[in-house]
Amino acid sequence: MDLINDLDARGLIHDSTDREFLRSRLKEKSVGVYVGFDPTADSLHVGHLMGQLGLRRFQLAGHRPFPLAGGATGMIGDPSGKSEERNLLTREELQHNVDRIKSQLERILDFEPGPFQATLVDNADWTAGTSMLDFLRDVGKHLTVNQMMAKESVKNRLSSEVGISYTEFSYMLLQANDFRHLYVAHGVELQMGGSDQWGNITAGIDLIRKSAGGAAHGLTWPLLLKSDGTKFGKTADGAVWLDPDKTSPYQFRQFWIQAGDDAIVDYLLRFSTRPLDEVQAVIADHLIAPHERRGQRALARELTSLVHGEAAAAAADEAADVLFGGDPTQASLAALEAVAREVPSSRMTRVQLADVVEVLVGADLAQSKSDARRTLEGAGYRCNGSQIDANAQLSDHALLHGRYLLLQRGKKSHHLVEVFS
RNA sequence: GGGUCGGUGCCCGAGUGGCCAAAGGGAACGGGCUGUAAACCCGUCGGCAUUGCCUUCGAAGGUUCGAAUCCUUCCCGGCCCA
Repeated sequence: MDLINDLDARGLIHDSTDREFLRSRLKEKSVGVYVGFDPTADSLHVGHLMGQLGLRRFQLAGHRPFPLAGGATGMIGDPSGKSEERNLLTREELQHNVDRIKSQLERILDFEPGPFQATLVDNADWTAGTSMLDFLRDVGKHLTVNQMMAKESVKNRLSSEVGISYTEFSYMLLQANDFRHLYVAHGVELQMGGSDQWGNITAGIDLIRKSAGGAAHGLTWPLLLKSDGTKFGKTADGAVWLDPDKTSPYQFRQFWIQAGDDAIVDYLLRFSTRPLDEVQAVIADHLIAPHERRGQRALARELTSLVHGEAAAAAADEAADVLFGGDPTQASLAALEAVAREVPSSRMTRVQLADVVEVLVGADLAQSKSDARRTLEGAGYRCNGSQIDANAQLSDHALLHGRYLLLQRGKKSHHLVEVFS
Protein backbone atom coordinates (compact mmCIF):
# COMPACT_ATOMS: atom_id res chain seq x y z
CA MET A 1 0.00 0.00 0.00
CA ASP A 2 1.39 3.38 -0.86
CA LEU A 3 1.67 6.24 1.58
CA ILE A 4 -1.32 8.19 0.29
CA ASN A 5 -3.61 5.20 0.55
CA ASP A 6 -2.25 4.50 4.00
CA LEU A 7 -2.99 8.04 5.16
CA ASP A 8 -6.38 7.92 3.56
CA ALA A 9 -7.27 4.65 5.26
CA ARG A 10 -6.31 6.16 8.59
CA GLY A 11 -8.60 9.14 8.04
CA LEU A 12 -5.67 11.52 7.83
CA ILE A 13 -6.48 13.27 4.60
CA HIS A 14 -8.85 16.18 4.70
CA ASP A 15 -7.71 17.96 1.61
CA SER A 16 -4.85 17.75 -0.78
CA THR A 17 -3.60 19.11 -4.05
CA ASP A 18 -3.88 16.76 -7.01
CA ARG A 19 -3.81 13.44 -5.26
CA GLU A 20 -2.69 11.30 -8.17
CA PHE A 21 0.14 13.63 -8.98
CA LEU A 22 1.21 13.68 -5.36
CA ARG A 23 1.04 9.91 -5.22
CA SER A 24 3.31 9.45 -8.18
CA ARG A 25 5.69 12.12 -6.96
CA LEU A 26 6.04 10.33 -3.61
CA LYS A 27 6.74 7.09 -5.44
CA GLU A 28 9.41 8.38 -7.74
CA LYS A 29 11.61 10.22 -5.27
CA SER A 30 12.38 11.12 -1.69
CA VAL A 31 10.33 14.25 -1.11
CA GLY A 32 11.04 17.04 1.34
CA VAL A 33 8.01 17.67 3.53
CA TYR A 34 7.43 20.33 6.13
CA VAL A 35 5.08 21.04 9.01
CA GLY A 36 5.22 24.24 11.02
CA PHE A 37 4.82 24.48 14.79
CA ASP A 38 3.93 27.78 16.39
CA PRO A 39 5.77 28.60 19.60
CA THR A 40 2.75 29.93 21.44
CA ALA A 41 3.74 28.04 24.61
CA ASP A 42 6.99 26.63 25.94
CA SER A 43 5.95 23.10 25.15
CA LEU A 44 4.09 21.24 22.45
CA HIS A 45 0.99 19.31 23.47
CA VAL A 46 -0.81 16.21 22.25
CA GLY A 47 -2.54 18.24 19.56
CA HIS A 48 0.83 18.83 17.94
CA LEU A 49 1.51 15.13 17.93
CA MET A 50 -0.53 14.84 14.76
CA GLY A 51 1.98 16.99 12.89
CA GLN A 52 5.00 15.30 14.39
CA LEU A 53 3.65 11.86 13.63
CA GLY A 54 2.70 13.00 10.15
CA LEU A 55 6.33 13.83 9.51
CA ARG A 56 7.38 10.54 11.06
CA ARG A 57 5.12 8.61 8.71
CA PHE A 58 6.77 10.32 5.78
CA GLN A 59 10.21 9.63 7.16
CA LEU A 60 9.41 5.95 7.68
CA ALA A 61 8.20 5.88 4.09
CA GLY A 62 11.50 7.23 2.84
CA HIS A 63 10.97 10.97 2.69
CA ARG A 64 12.78 13.91 4.26
CA PRO A 65 10.97 15.69 7.11
CA PHE A 66 11.50 19.34 7.96
CA PRO A 67 9.89 20.27 11.26
CA LEU A 68 9.75 24.04 11.44
CA ALA A 69 9.76 26.09 14.62
CA GLY A 70 7.97 29.36 14.00
CA GLY A 71 10.42 31.81 15.54
CA ALA A 72 9.32 34.43 13.02
CA THR A 73 5.66 33.60 12.45
CA GLY A 74 5.24 33.35 16.21
CA MET A 75 6.01 37.06 16.31
CA ILE A 76 2.84 37.71 14.32
CA GLY A 77 0.19 35.17 15.30
CA ASP A 78 -1.78 33.00 12.90
CA PRO A 79 -5.38 34.14 12.53
CA SER A 80 -6.44 30.71 11.19
CA GLY A 81 -9.05 29.13 13.40
CA LYS A 82 -8.91 32.02 15.82
CA SER A 83 -11.95 34.17 16.41
CA GLU A 84 -10.00 36.98 18.01
CA GLU A 85 -6.83 38.92 17.58
CA ARG A 86 -4.06 37.38 19.60
CA ASN A 87 -1.77 39.04 22.08
CA LEU A 88 1.80 39.27 20.95
CA LEU A 89 4.46 37.45 22.90
CA THR A 90 7.60 39.31 23.86
CA ARG A 91 10.80 38.44 22.05
CA GLU A 92 12.18 36.85 25.20
CA GLU A 93 9.15 34.62 25.74
CA LEU A 94 9.22 33.63 22.13
CA GLN A 95 12.89 32.74 22.10
CA HIS A 96 12.44 30.69 25.23
CA ASN A 97 9.51 28.84 23.68
CA VAL A 98 11.34 28.19 20.42
CA ASP A 99 14.30 26.71 22.28
CA ARG A 100 12.12 24.37 24.28
CA ILE A 101 10.03 23.30 21.31
CA LYS A 102 13.06 22.58 19.17
CA SER A 103 14.25 19.96 21.61
CA GLN A 104 10.82 18.33 21.60
CA LEU A 105 10.70 18.27 17.83
CA GLU A 106 14.00 16.43 17.84
CA ARG A 107 12.60 13.47 19.75
CA ILE A 108 10.18 11.84 17.41
CA LEU A 109 12.12 11.99 14.18
CA ASP A 110 15.44 10.56 13.16
CA PHE A 111 18.10 13.23 12.78
CA GLU A 112 21.02 10.89 12.17
CA PRO A 113 22.83 11.74 8.94
CA GLY A 114 21.45 9.71 6.07
CA PRO A 115 19.32 9.98 2.97
CA PHE A 116 16.08 10.54 4.90
CA GLN A 117 17.43 12.52 7.81
CA ALA A 118 15.20 15.08 9.45
CA THR A 119 16.19 18.73 9.46
CA LEU A 120 15.00 21.16 12.07
CA VAL A 121 14.50 24.67 10.74
CA ASP A 122 13.47 27.98 12.28
CA ASN A 123 11.86 30.56 10.05
CA ALA A 124 13.44 33.38 12.05
CA ASP A 125 16.70 32.38 10.34
CA TRP A 126 15.57 33.56 6.93
CA THR A 127 12.96 36.12 7.95
CA ALA A 128 14.41 38.19 10.76
CA GLY A 129 16.98 39.89 8.52
CA THR A 130 14.64 40.65 5.64
CA SER A 131 13.71 44.28 5.20
CA MET A 132 10.12 45.33 4.87
CA LEU A 133 10.74 46.74 1.41
CA ASP A 134 12.39 43.55 0.18
CA PHE A 135 9.56 41.51 1.60
CA LEU A 136 6.89 43.60 -0.07
CA ARG A 137 8.70 43.37 -3.40
CA ASP A 138 9.59 39.67 -3.24
CA VAL A 139 6.54 38.23 -1.60
CA GLY A 140 3.70 40.73 -1.43
CA LYS A 141 3.85 41.48 -5.12
CA HIS A 142 2.95 37.94 -6.09
CA LEU A 143 -0.23 37.57 -4.11
CA THR A 144 -3.29 39.74 -4.51
CA VAL A 145 -5.28 41.04 -1.61
CA ASN A 146 -8.30 39.64 -3.43
CA GLN A 147 -6.94 36.13 -3.05
CA MET A 148 -6.02 36.69 0.54
CA MET A 149 -9.44 38.00 1.45
CA ALA A 150 -11.04 34.97 -0.11
CA LYS A 151 -9.31 32.62 2.34
CA GLU A 152 -11.62 31.21 4.95
CA SER A 153 -9.49 32.32 7.90
CA VAL A 154 -9.51 35.93 6.74
CA LYS A 155 -13.11 35.92 5.60
CA ASN A 156 -14.32 34.79 9.00
CA ARG A 157 -12.53 37.57 10.75
CA LEU A 158 -13.56 40.21 8.24
CA SER A 159 -17.20 39.44 8.86
CA SER A 160 -16.84 39.39 12.63
CA GLU A 161 -16.92 42.38 14.92
CA VAL A 162 -13.41 41.97 16.22
CA GLY A 163 -11.98 42.32 12.72
CA ILE A 164 -8.40 41.45 11.91
CA SER A 165 -5.30 43.57 12.30
CA TYR A 166 -3.03 44.26 9.38
CA THR A 167 -0.39 42.29 11.25
CA GLU A 168 -2.36 39.07 11.40
CA PHE A 169 -3.62 39.63 7.89
CA SER A 170 0.03 39.47 6.80
CA TYR A 171 0.65 36.16 8.50
CA MET A 172 -0.23 34.20 5.42
CA LEU A 173 2.50 35.93 3.45
CA LEU A 174 5.12 34.92 5.97
CA GLN A 175 4.05 31.31 5.85
CA ALA A 176 3.95 31.37 2.08
CA ASN A 177 7.46 32.75 2.11
CA ASP A 178 8.59 29.95 4.42
CA PHE A 179 7.35 27.36 2.00
CA ARG A 180 9.11 29.07 -0.88
CA HIS A 181 12.32 29.34 1.07
CA LEU A 182 12.30 25.66 1.96
CA TYR A 183 11.40 24.77 -1.61
CA VAL A 184 14.33 26.70 -2.99
CA ALA A 185 16.89 25.94 -0.29
CA HIS A 186 16.05 22.31 0.49
CA GLY A 187 13.79 21.07 -2.27
CA VAL A 188 10.84 20.84 0.10
CA GLU A 189 7.83 20.42 -2.14
CA LEU A 190 5.11 19.36 0.27
CA GLN A 191 3.62 21.21 3.18
CA MET A 192 1.24 19.55 5.61
CA GLY A 193 -0.93 20.87 8.41
CA GLY A 194 -4.29 20.72 10.08
CA SER A 195 -7.26 21.54 7.90
CA ASP A 196 -7.25 25.13 9.20
CA GLN A 197 -3.90 25.56 7.46
CA TRP A 198 -5.21 24.95 3.96
CA GLY A 199 -5.38 28.63 3.06
CA ASN A 200 -1.85 29.30 4.23
CA ILE A 201 -0.55 26.26 2.40
CA THR A 202 -2.14 27.12 -0.91
CA ALA A 203 -0.83 30.67 -0.58
CA GLY A 204 2.65 29.15 -0.45
CA ILE A 205 1.97 26.95 -3.43
CA ASP A 206 0.83 29.98 -5.41
CA LEU A 207 3.89 31.94 -4.42
CA ILE A 208 6.20 29.12 -5.48
CA ARG A 209 4.48 28.78 -8.83
CA LYS A 210 4.55 32.49 -9.55
CA SER A 211 7.95 33.47 -8.28
CA ALA A 212 10.01 30.29 -8.39
CA GLY A 213 8.28 28.65 -11.31
CA GLY A 214 7.89 25.37 -9.44
CA ALA A 215 5.13 22.97 -8.52
CA ALA A 216 4.59 22.39 -4.83
CA HIS A 217 1.95 20.35 -3.05
CA GLY A 218 -0.20 20.52 0.03
CA LEU A 219 -1.91 18.04 2.30
CA THR A 220 -4.06 18.60 5.35
CA TRP A 221 -5.48 16.28 7.97
CA PRO A 222 -8.88 16.78 9.62
CA LEU A 223 -8.68 18.67 12.88
CA LEU A 224 -9.45 16.40 15.75
CA LEU A 225 -12.38 17.25 17.98
CA LYS A 226 -13.67 15.35 20.94
CA SER A 227 -17.14 13.89 20.67
CA ASP A 228 -18.52 16.80 22.70
CA GLY A 229 -17.11 19.19 20.16
CA THR A 230 -14.44 20.65 22.39
CA LYS A 231 -10.81 20.82 21.46
CA PHE A 232 -8.84 17.61 21.49
CA GLY A 233 -6.08 17.36 24.05
CA LYS A 234 -7.66 19.56 26.67
CA THR A 235 -8.62 17.96 29.93
CA ALA A 236 -10.16 19.55 32.97
CA ASP A 237 -6.62 20.15 34.19
CA GLY A 238 -5.60 21.90 31.00
CA ALA A 239 -3.60 20.80 28.01
CA VAL A 240 -1.76 17.52 27.89
CA TRP A 241 1.83 18.58 27.28
CA LEU A 242 4.75 16.69 25.88
CA ASP A 243 7.07 18.26 28.43
CA PRO A 244 7.45 15.74 31.28
CA ASP A 245 7.72 18.58 33.78
CA LYS A 246 4.31 19.89 32.78
CA THR A 247 2.54 16.57 32.23
CA SER A 248 4.27 13.55 33.73
CA PRO A 249 4.73 10.41 31.62
CA TYR A 250 2.20 8.76 33.91
CA GLN A 251 -0.39 11.47 33.32
CA PHE A 252 0.37 11.36 29.64
CA ARG A 253 -0.28 7.63 29.61
CA GLN A 254 -3.51 8.11 31.54
CA PHE A 255 -4.78 10.59 29.01
CA TRP A 256 -4.79 7.88 26.37
CA ILE A 257 -5.99 5.16 28.71
CA GLN A 258 -8.99 7.27 29.54
CA ALA A 259 -9.98 7.84 25.94
CA GLY A 260 -13.58 6.86 25.38
CA ASP A 261 -14.65 3.81 23.42
CA ASP A 262 -16.18 6.01 20.78
CA ALA A 263 -12.87 7.73 20.15
CA ILE A 264 -10.19 5.12 20.58
CA VAL A 265 -10.61 3.41 17.22
CA ASP A 266 -10.15 6.74 15.51
CA TYR A 267 -7.18 7.61 17.73
CA LEU A 268 -5.49 4.30 16.97
CA LEU A 269 -5.75 4.88 13.28
CA ARG A 270 -4.54 8.43 13.45
CA PHE A 271 -1.88 8.30 16.14
CA SER A 272 -0.33 4.87 15.84
CA THR A 273 2.62 4.64 13.52
CA ARG A 274 2.44 0.88 13.45
CA PRO A 275 1.61 -0.61 10.05
CA LEU A 276 -2.02 -0.36 9.13
CA ASP A 277 -2.73 -4.10 9.25
CA GLU A 278 -1.30 -4.28 12.76
CA VAL A 279 -3.42 -1.34 13.85
CA GLN A 280 -6.47 -2.99 12.40
CA ALA A 281 -5.66 -6.16 14.30
CA VAL A 282 -5.44 -4.16 17.51
CA ILE A 283 -8.80 -2.57 16.76
CA ALA A 284 -10.43 -5.92 16.04
CA ASP A 285 -9.04 -7.29 19.26
CA HIS A 286 -10.27 -4.25 21.13
CA LEU A 287 -13.80 -4.50 19.80
CA ILE A 288 -14.16 -8.04 21.08
CA ALA A 289 -14.03 -6.75 24.65
CA PRO A 290 -14.10 -2.95 24.79
CA HIS A 291 -14.30 -2.92 28.57
CA GLU A 292 -10.81 -4.32 28.79
CA ARG A 293 -9.56 -1.32 26.88
CA ARG A 294 -6.87 -3.16 25.01
CA GLY A 295 -6.95 -0.48 22.36
CA GLN A 296 -6.37 2.28 24.89
CA ARG A 297 -3.55 0.32 26.50
CA ALA A 298 -1.81 -0.37 23.23
CA LEU A 299 -1.93 3.23 22.08
CA ALA A 300 -0.96 4.62 25.49
CA ARG A 301 2.07 2.38 25.58
CA GLU A 302 3.17 3.21 22.07
CA LEU A 303 2.85 6.96 22.42
CA THR A 304 4.25 7.24 25.93
CA SER A 305 7.21 5.25 24.77
CA LEU A 306 7.64 7.44 21.73
CA VAL A 307 7.41 10.73 23.60
CA HIS A 308 9.03 9.85 26.92
CA GLY A 309 11.07 6.76 26.18
CA GLU A 310 10.54 3.06 26.76
CA ALA A 311 11.71 3.10 30.38
CA ALA A 312 9.32 5.86 31.38
CA ALA A 313 6.47 4.13 29.58
CA ALA A 314 7.12 0.86 31.38
CA ALA A 315 7.32 2.67 34.72
CA ALA A 316 4.04 4.44 34.01
CA ASP A 317 2.34 1.13 33.21
CA GLU A 318 3.68 -0.38 36.38
CA ALA A 319 2.59 2.59 38.46
CA ALA A 320 -0.92 2.38 37.03
CA ASP A 321 -1.10 -1.30 37.93
CA VAL A 322 -0.47 -0.44 41.54
CA LEU A 323 -2.81 2.53 41.62
CA PHE A 324 -5.72 0.95 39.80
CA GLY A 325 -5.02 -2.72 39.55
CA GLY A 326 -5.03 -4.17 42.96
CA ASP A 327 -4.17 -4.16 46.57
CA PRO A 328 -1.32 -1.74 47.31
CA THR A 329 -0.24 -3.85 50.23
CA GLN A 330 0.70 -6.59 47.78
CA ALA A 331 2.73 -4.33 45.51
CA SER A 332 6.39 -4.98 44.98
CA LEU A 333 9.00 -2.47 46.08
CA ALA A 334 9.94 -1.81 42.47
CA ALA A 335 6.32 -1.04 41.64
CA LEU A 336 6.07 1.39 44.54
CA GLU A 337 9.22 3.09 43.44
CA ALA A 338 7.62 3.48 40.03
CA VAL A 339 4.59 5.00 41.72
CA ALA A 340 6.84 7.36 43.63
CA ARG A 341 8.22 8.67 40.37
CA GLU A 342 4.82 9.20 38.82
CA VAL A 343 2.49 10.57 41.46
CA PRO A 344 3.05 13.49 43.81
CA SER A 345 4.82 12.43 46.94
CA SER A 346 6.15 13.86 50.14
CA ARG A 347 8.22 12.88 53.13
CA MET A 348 6.80 13.05 56.61
CA THR A 349 7.69 11.92 60.08
CA ARG A 350 5.49 9.56 62.02
CA VAL A 351 4.56 12.46 64.28
CA GLN A 352 3.24 14.50 61.37
CA LEU A 353 0.79 11.72 60.55
CA ALA A 354 -1.19 12.39 63.72
CA ASP A 355 -3.60 14.88 62.17
CA VAL A 356 -5.32 13.23 59.19
CA VAL A 357 -6.84 16.47 57.96
CA GLU A 358 -3.50 18.25 57.98
CA VAL A 359 -1.88 15.42 56.09
CA LEU A 360 -4.57 15.40 53.39
CA VAL A 361 -4.34 19.15 52.87
CA GLY A 362 -0.55 18.97 52.90
CA ALA A 363 -0.66 16.19 50.31
CA ASP A 364 -2.82 18.39 48.11
CA LEU A 365 -5.65 15.89 48.25
CA ALA A 366 -7.96 18.55 49.70
CA GLN A 367 -8.38 22.21 48.93
CA SER A 368 -8.99 23.17 52.52
CA LYS A 369 -9.49 21.57 55.89
CA SER A 370 -13.22 21.87 55.41
CA ASP A 371 -12.95 20.09 52.09
CA ALA A 372 -10.87 17.33 53.69
CA ARG A 373 -13.42 16.86 56.48
CA ARG A 374 -16.34 16.80 54.10
CA THR A 375 -14.68 14.30 51.85
CA LEU A 376 -13.75 12.11 54.81
CA GLU A 377 -17.40 12.31 55.79
CA GLY A 378 -18.32 11.04 52.34
CA ALA A 379 -15.83 8.16 52.53
CA GLY A 380 -13.74 9.68 49.78
CA TYR A 381 -10.28 8.74 51.02
CA ARG A 382 -8.29 5.55 51.18
CA CYS A 383 -5.02 4.77 52.84
CA ASN A 384 -3.17 1.76 51.43
CA GLY A 385 -6.39 0.75 49.75
CA SER A 386 -8.77 0.85 52.72
CA GLN A 387 -11.30 3.57 53.34
CA ILE A 388 -10.56 5.89 56.21
CA ASP A 389 -12.79 8.19 58.24
CA ALA A 390 -12.21 11.34 60.24
CA ASN A 391 -11.08 9.35 63.27
CA ALA A 392 -8.52 7.36 61.36
CA GLN A 393 -5.03 7.07 62.73
CA LEU A 394 -2.73 6.94 59.73
CA SER A 395 0.05 5.62 61.91
CA ASP A 396 -2.03 2.48 62.51
CA HIS A 397 -1.58 1.48 58.89
CA ALA A 398 1.40 -0.71 58.22
CA LEU A 399 3.94 1.07 56.04
CA LEU A 400 4.32 -0.53 52.64
CA HIS A 401 7.77 -2.05 52.52
CA GLY A 402 8.47 -0.24 55.75
CA ARG A 403 8.44 3.14 54.03
CA TYR A 404 5.30 4.21 52.23
CA LEU A 405 1.69 5.14 52.79
CA LEU A 406 -0.42 5.40 49.65
CA LEU A 407 -3.15 7.99 50.04
CA GLN A 408 -5.96 8.20 47.54
CA ARG A 409 -8.85 10.56 46.98
CA GLY A 410 -11.59 9.06 44.87
CA LYS A 411 -10.24 6.92 42.09
CA LYS A 412 -7.89 9.19 40.30
CA SER A 413 -5.97 11.30 42.80
CA HIS A 414 -3.05 9.75 44.59
CA HIS A 415 -0.28 10.79 46.87
CA LEU A 416 2.56 8.73 48.20
CA VAL A 417 3.95 9.56 51.61
CA GLU A 418 7.37 8.33 52.53
CA VAL A 419 7.50 8.04 56.28
CA PHE A 420 10.74 8.31 58.21
CA SER A 421 11.34 8.57 61.88
C1' G B 1 -22.44 63.95 26.31
C1' G B 2 -28.02 62.57 27.58
C1' G B 3 -31.27 58.51 28.91
C1' U B 4 -31.93 53.64 30.48
C1' C B 5 -31.04 48.70 32.20
C1' G B 6 -27.53 45.96 34.57
C1' G B 7 -22.65 44.19 37.53
C1' U B 8 -24.46 38.23 42.98
C1' G B 9 -20.35 32.47 44.80
C1' C B 10 -16.13 28.44 39.18
C1' C B 11 -20.19 29.73 35.17
C1' C B 12 -25.46 30.99 34.29
C1' G B 13 -29.05 33.02 37.33
C1' A B 14 -32.93 34.18 41.62
C1' G B 15 -32.94 37.38 45.59
C1' U B 16 -35.07 44.56 46.73
C1' G B 17 -33.95 45.85 54.84
C1' G B 18 -33.75 40.93 59.27
C1' C B 19 -35.80 33.79 58.49
C1' C B 20 -29.08 35.06 53.38
C1' A B 21 -23.14 31.95 53.19
C1' A B 22 -27.44 33.74 49.79
C1' A B 23 -33.06 29.74 45.70
C1' G B 24 -32.42 27.04 41.07
C1' G B 25 -29.46 25.05 37.02
C1' G B 26 -24.65 23.74 35.01
C1' A B 27 -19.55 22.55 35.99
C1' A B 28 -16.51 20.32 39.65
C1' C B 29 -15.56 16.83 43.65
C1' G B 30 -16.95 12.34 46.50
C1' G B 31 -20.13 7.73 47.07
C1' G B 32 -23.06 3.76 44.46
C1' C B 33 -23.30 1.05 39.73
C1' U B 34 -19.23 0.00 36.24
C1' G B 35 -14.55 -0.93 32.57
C1' U B 36 -9.56 4.02 35.64
C1' A B 37 -15.97 4.58 30.42
C1' A B 38 -20.92 6.62 29.25
C1' A B 39 -25.71 6.99 31.29
C1' C B 40 -28.16 6.94 35.90
C1' C B 41 -28.99 7.46 41.43
C1' C B 42 -27.21 9.79 46.11
C1' G B 43 -24.22 13.41 48.64
C1' U B 44 -20.90 17.75 48.91
C1' C B 45 -19.78 22.22 46.81
C1' G B 46 -16.49 30.30 50.89
C1' G B 47 -12.98 29.70 55.13
C1' C B 48 -11.83 28.41 60.18
C1' A B 49 -13.82 25.77 64.24
C1' U B 50 -16.23 19.47 67.56
C1' U B 51 -23.43 23.83 68.72
C1' G B 52 -20.10 29.00 66.93
C1' C B 53 -17.06 32.55 64.48
C1' C B 54 -14.82 35.08 60.19
C1' U B 55 -14.72 36.91 54.91
C1' U B 56 -18.12 37.38 50.45
C1' C B 57 -23.07 39.78 46.50
C1' G B 58 -18.41 45.70 40.96
C1' A B 59 -15.34 49.69 44.48
C1' A B 60 -15.34 53.23 48.38
C1' G B 61 -18.18 55.80 51.77
C1' G B 62 -23.04 56.62 54.31
C1' U B 63 -28.17 55.61 56.59
C1' U B 64 -29.89 51.73 60.13
C1' C B 65 -30.15 48.00 66.08
C1' G B 66 -29.46 45.30 61.34
C1' A B 67 -27.88 45.97 54.04
C1' A B 68 -26.66 41.67 48.54
C1' U B 69 -31.09 44.60 49.31
C1' C B 70 -31.81 52.00 50.88
C1' C B 71 -28.59 56.75 49.83
C1' U B 72 -23.91 59.17 47.67
C1' U B 73 -19.70 59.05 44.62
C1' C B 74 -16.72 56.23 41.46
C1' C B 75 -15.43 52.02 38.02
C1' C B 76 -17.21 48.49 34.24
C1' G B 77 -20.87 46.32 30.56
C1' G B 78 -25.63 46.21 27.37
C1' C B 79 -29.30 49.04 24.83
C1' C B 80 -31.48 53.80 23.05
C1' C B 81 -30.71 59.09 21.79
C1' A B 82 -27.03 62.96 20.28
